[in-house]
Amino acid sequence: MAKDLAKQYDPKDVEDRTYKFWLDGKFFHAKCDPEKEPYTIVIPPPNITGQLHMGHALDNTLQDILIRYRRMQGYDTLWLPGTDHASIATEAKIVEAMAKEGLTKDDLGRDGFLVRAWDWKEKFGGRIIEQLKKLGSSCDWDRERFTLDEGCSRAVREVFVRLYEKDLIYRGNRMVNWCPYCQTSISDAEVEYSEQDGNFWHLLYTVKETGEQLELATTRPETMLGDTADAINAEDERYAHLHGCHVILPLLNKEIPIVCDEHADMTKGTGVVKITPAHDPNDFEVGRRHNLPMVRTFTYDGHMTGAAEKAAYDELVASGKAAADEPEVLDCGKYAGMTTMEARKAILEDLEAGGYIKYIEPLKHEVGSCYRCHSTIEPMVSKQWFVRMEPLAKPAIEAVEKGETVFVPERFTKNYMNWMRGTRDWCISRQLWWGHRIPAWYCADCGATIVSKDDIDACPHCSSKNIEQDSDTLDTWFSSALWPFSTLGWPDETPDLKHYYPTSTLVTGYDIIGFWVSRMIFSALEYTGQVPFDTVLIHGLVRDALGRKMSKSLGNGIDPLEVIDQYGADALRLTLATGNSPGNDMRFSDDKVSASRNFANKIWNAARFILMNLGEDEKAPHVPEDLALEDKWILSLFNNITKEVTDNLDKFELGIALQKLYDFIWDIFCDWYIEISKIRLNSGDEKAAQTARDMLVYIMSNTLKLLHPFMPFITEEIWQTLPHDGESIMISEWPTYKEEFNFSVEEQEMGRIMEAIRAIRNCRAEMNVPPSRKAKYYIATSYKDTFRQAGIFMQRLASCSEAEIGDNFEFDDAVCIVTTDAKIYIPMGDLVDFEAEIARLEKEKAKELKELEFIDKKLNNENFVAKAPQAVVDGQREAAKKIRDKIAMIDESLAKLKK
RNA sequence: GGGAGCAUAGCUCAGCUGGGAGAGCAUCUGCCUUACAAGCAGAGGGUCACAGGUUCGAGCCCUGUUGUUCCCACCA
Repeated sequence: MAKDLAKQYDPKDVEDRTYKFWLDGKFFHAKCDPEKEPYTIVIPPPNITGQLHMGHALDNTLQDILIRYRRMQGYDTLWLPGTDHASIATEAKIVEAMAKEGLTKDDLGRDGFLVRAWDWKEKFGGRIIEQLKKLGSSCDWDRERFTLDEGCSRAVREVFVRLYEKDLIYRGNRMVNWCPYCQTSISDAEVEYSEQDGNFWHLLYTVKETGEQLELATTRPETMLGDTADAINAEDERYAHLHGCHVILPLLNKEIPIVCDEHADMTKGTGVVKITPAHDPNDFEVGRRHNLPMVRTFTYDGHMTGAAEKAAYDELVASGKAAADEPEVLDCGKYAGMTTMEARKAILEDLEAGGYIKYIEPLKHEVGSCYRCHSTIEPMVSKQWFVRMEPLAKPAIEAVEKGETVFVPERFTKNYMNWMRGTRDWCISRQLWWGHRIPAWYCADCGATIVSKDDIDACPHCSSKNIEQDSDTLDTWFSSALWPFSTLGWPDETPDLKHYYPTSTLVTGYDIIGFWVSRMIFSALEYTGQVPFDTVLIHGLVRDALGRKMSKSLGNGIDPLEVIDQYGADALRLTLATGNSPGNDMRFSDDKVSASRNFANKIWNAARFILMNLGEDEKAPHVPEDLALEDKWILSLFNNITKEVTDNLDKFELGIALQKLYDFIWDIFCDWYIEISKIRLNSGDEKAAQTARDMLVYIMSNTLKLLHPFMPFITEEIWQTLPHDGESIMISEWPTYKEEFNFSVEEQEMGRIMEAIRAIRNCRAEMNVPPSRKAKYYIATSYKDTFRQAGIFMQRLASCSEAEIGDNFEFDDAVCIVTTDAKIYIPMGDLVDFEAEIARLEKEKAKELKELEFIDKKLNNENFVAKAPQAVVDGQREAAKKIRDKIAMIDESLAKLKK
């Protein structure tokens, strides 16, 4: 920053240069100093497929504010960055890119595919990191991690093996959410439900024993080929005579039993429900309770099973390797090979033709879809790995109940608890290639399953070399769940882990509590015996100006990088950090960023003004001797702001802290203090001018420190240009409250002066007197010293040509401006006529009377006087007295004007 | 079906443990006052969704109602 500054702040000229300066200075690097108290944040790792979006910008702005704040406070801060391999999302993108070249996964094979995947990672993994740097993120880039790197992978295997050995991981044929497009299972948390129009088909099945027509309803008729029972409620008298009977399944002409099960709800529909254990989560449970066969009729890519699938199943059974819970497979005959939707249509036609459809009832219902590709999810029985949740959830619930980890805002605790309490076993295997391959091997000879941390090449039981590793990979969240400690070196007791773990604050959006936060908490408790962080700061979504979610399909996303390009990173950060409270969604608009940019410019110009006035050899910021009234006043206000901002930051009230700084800088420092300082700067009194310069530098430079976590670039740039001690503002000392800067008397005095100046400005504006028309003011007051000072200020701030101070003045024709502590007369000839002045005073009086009436009402209320705190009552009495005095003064003036 | 959030100035939102409402933007008026017109000085604009309750006192606490958004849940 040269001393000859441009009138407008240009972030482009500053940001990249400043960021490089920080990197070169290694200011972001955590020293792991055991003498100092640590403060740690691990970044929510963005996907390597990702582009920085507004959500990231918000998330990382908040983290950077916290980290920079604590760093300045002297903590040994570590902000650990990294990226997530994002198995399903990345794999989908790579497959998509391959498709453009006419390639499929099978063309490349697993190894070939992984080569491509790592190329992808190399190419795009760094992109989002570069974008985070543009934001100003002060991460320790020397410690950057990746969920699939060696250390994280080792942690994943360690955890898998430990859980398996404790029987907290098991493998089995269970109901999972199956995405036919991604061709993989996904967890419950990855299913999104949305309401869709559908039908309720009421079907008629014939009861074998009685010949009657049993009515039941279904929303998914295509599953009927896999029905292995119908259920009724044992209590249901309508069907008491059917216990033990059978129905003939239409189309297949297959006899299936009627079972009694609590799942059949008498109050719903006809009280009869068809049971398809292989393709419906409820029916799966019913099937287990009644030992019903499971018949699979869908292929894993969303078609009806046929001869080939049936043959594969038969072969498996013949080989004796079929698991006990292996579902049967049906050759769907004429329906084989159809998609499930085609099959629905064909089956309905056939049912209709056979007279099995009683009627069709339109219905809205919730349909699950894949959160990545939005295909409709088919519930399927499938052989997968699961984590047993109940034993893990319990300590995780208790830890949060005990407050070992707290959510900010607090209400999200409930969200977390709901998720933890309701969770079912977690399906962790994915039929994907990009990810941590499951460390389980199957021996073809003895049939053993071996789970091992290290790769094996022979079966430890029978020494057979005929073994094969499970081809599946783990859910991406399995590795993310370990992120707070795997990144610090766990399972090794590294110095980093010892010093920085448990981490301090996790910053993330509420949409990810179930996916990630909860899983980190139970994982950390299980493996490290400690909660992973003591505070979870939750933020909301960034929406567009109309309140809509930003999304690719809507095309309403705003690119943070474009905003940075246009307005600067500080303006973007300010916009994201201000005007909203934790956990609430916010709207993003150009207007807001431009207001933020204006604030940056305001600071810039304040700095420009100060620099203009500085000499060649100014000393580093310090509080000079011989403080004037205004110096003590600004020092006192700055002192208060320091305390408040610090308190707010400690309570994660970032928006409030920022608002206070904004007001202080703009309304107090710029609009009052700088204006007043011009008096001394131009006075010719060199000693007074030097005091003013010292104060300007001191307040500016310390205010910049308070603002630095929010607006790192501009604060660094200006701080460096002003006289300063130290290398960088980002490692300078955070200001603290100082008792000796508490000047409450001067604050009061300035209050009197400011009230008078505002009243004069107000009056002149109301009467349309241009500022250029200066006038002599006569000030009657009992605070003569104060108003002698005020008179000097008024010459600059209130178009005063000259001020005379006295106890009393007699004017027949003067405007009289009444404040709490003074009457200011301005000879009328200079300004207005009688009528206008009388009207103005009457209006003023009416206002005061209304105010007085309200206060008196309170004071006349015995209960108020008796029960309200003494301080409140005294305050009201004081206020009433001031108003009475003021009214008396107004009356006096009115009397003179009217006589 | 369960849970949560939101409802405050024309718009977007703040408002901490209750002591009669604030900001930014927009509008209107007057100013190029030698840091800043991306600025300065003023002004207007609000039965704080509705109805009850607790309290000396409620935007804030309690109950209910309405509207709205989101999360969770197996509704066949």
